[in-house]
Amino acid sequence: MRGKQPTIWDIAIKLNVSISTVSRALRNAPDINPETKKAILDLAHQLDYQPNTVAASLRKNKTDIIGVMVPEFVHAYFPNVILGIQEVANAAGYKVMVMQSSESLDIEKHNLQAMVSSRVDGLILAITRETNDYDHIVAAQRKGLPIVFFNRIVDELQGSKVMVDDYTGAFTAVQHLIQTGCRRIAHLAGPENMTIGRNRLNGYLDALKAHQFPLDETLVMHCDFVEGRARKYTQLLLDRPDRPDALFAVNDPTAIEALICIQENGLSIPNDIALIGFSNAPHSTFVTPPLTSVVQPIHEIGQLAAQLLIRQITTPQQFTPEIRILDTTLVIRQSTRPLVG
Amino acid sequence: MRGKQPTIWDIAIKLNVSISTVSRALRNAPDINPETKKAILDLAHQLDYQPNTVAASLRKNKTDIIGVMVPEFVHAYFPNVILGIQEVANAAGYKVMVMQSSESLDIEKHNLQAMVSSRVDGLILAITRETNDYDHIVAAQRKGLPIVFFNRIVDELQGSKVMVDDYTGAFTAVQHLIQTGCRRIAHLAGPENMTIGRNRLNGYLDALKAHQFPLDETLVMHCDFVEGRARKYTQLLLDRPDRPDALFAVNDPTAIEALICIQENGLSIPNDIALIGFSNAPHSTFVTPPLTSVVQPIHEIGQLAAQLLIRQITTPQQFTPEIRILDTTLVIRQSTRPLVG
DNA sequence: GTGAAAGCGCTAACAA
DNA sequence: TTGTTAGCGCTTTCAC
Repeated sequence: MRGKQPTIWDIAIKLNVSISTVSRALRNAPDINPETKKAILDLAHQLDYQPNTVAASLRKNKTDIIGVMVPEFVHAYFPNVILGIQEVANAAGYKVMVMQSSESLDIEKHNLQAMVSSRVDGLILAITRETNDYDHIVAAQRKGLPIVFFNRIVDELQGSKVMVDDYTGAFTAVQHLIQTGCRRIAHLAGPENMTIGRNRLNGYLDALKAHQFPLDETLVMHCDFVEGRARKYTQLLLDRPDRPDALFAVNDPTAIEALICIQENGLSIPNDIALIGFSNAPHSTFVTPPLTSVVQPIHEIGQLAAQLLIRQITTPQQFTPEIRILDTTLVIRQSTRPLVG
Repeated sequence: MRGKQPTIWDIAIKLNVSISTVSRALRNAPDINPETKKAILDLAHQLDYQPNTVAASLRKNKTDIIGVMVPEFVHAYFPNVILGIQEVANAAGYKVMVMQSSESLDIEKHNLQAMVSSRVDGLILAITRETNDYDHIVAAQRKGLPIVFFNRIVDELQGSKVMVDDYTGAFTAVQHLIQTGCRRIAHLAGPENMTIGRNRLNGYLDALKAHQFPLDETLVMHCDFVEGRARKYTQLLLDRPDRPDALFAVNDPTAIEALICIQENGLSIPNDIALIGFSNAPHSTFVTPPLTSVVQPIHEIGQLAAQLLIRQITTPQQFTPEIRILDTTLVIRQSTRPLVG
């Protein structure tokens, strides 16, 4: 920002006090004469003085900025998490710096460096679907950067993690499909190196097993969050002679691709094919038919992640990584068949 | 971030050179011995040295951060604009700091102060629907903060602005409704203090006039981007004995609220009521029926705003405010009736 | 209750 | 080609 802005020095000169006095007044430190303080605050206001946080950050070795990096924020999930983060962060006096990696490992690395260089006090991170090498993240952590992970979680990384009970959510969803009469249930799956993908897959598999369904591995399609893949794979499934009668999708964007594909094939949801998503992006309510989905407390994920991070920032000595697992609920809408009986 | 990180001083000591030499090497300044440079870069890499941009910012009086403040980013429009901003900004070596005002003037003021205090080099801003007092913005501009406005634009503010041709977009949309046989066309309007609301309203009015339709002011409902209001007002319209046979909505979220309301009333789109939105949020494609909408080049809006801002930051002396108006296109889907003939 | 002074890590004259 | 030095604006001891 060009143009000189007033500094504590300007205020000090005009009031014939020292800069330390001005600083004290501005930070409302205890030891200061109320009158001096008032005069300083008045002048500061009159000059429209805004403290230079860059200078303060340098001096204090603390920026009061929380970094957030997500793979994308075009779908509703991540923006909503960020909303929760901002609430808690702002209330605690932190600013939030948001970056997106666009599902690219290179951009993720680059952004992470930028975050470190900017000396953010901590980072809330959901890695990209490409990230299978974690050196850059471990390096940042070794430098003392506190990181809280969410959504895209891998076992290899240490640190606090906020997740939802993917396994149970998936299990319940698939069980619901079974209970509503579906007999060939396919899974549009996520990446298997992430717990989110693995746990949802396991929930799917175990629900089938629990109901003595035969395991058909060709019904598991790894869409891996890649845009367009769900549509292609759904088509493959529909073209099979032994077409499935239900799809359980790893998340709502995946489910919606499947939905479009199914309808383009002239098939009816849920009669020909039932469909369940995972995530509760708000628009799952107004696709037609409205999507049955495993709902997660998105907002709360953000709040909790911010709380864990701030705790780690402020009291690093007593920090131990925390894994928090939030509950999901199955919200039944019209993309699945009615329960009989 | 806790824990000491290596500084140029550490490198200088180890290599027995001065800190300015190290600084030169790191910034690859011209006047430096290639061997010295190599040694420095090697050591820097080995130590995983990350420059402290806080210190550099303080010294250079430039943060290389572009601030972005939007009213919300839960709907797809703003995230997509931000995507365009980030592309251009990152390519030019800027980081992007995103904040949202949550449609609250107080938060907007607070965030703006935070941006100023953080000494962002410039700001890309869409104000809240509540913002009808611009002192805080003018004050920031007077301090020398370059601001580019988009989407939520008011005449009272000076500065570069990126907008779309709202008037023509609206005119074309309403004309299309007329040409497809609609006779009573209502408008779910935006705030009238914003050009976006006013121009779309004017396009609507002039299209009616151009086709010799009588003006019925009670068909203009000011939804003003307030969540839930479109739904309520649509219901009011539907309850009228002289129910409209078409709705032109100021944007897609508004249109989608109307769509839900219409369907809840058991009416069919487009036969009973035709519907046009404005914006092309991606989900307008997969509501049922897919929404006819005035499409704007969202991505380009962000890119252009970033370009204008960066130009203003880098060459302030030759800056004059630029108003850029981008074209829209009417994308016809199934929420309007087919053209006859 | 107030002031003097050091220094956070870096850049950029200026000098050598 | 390299080093010395001042200083960006602030916080924070330490002394008075």
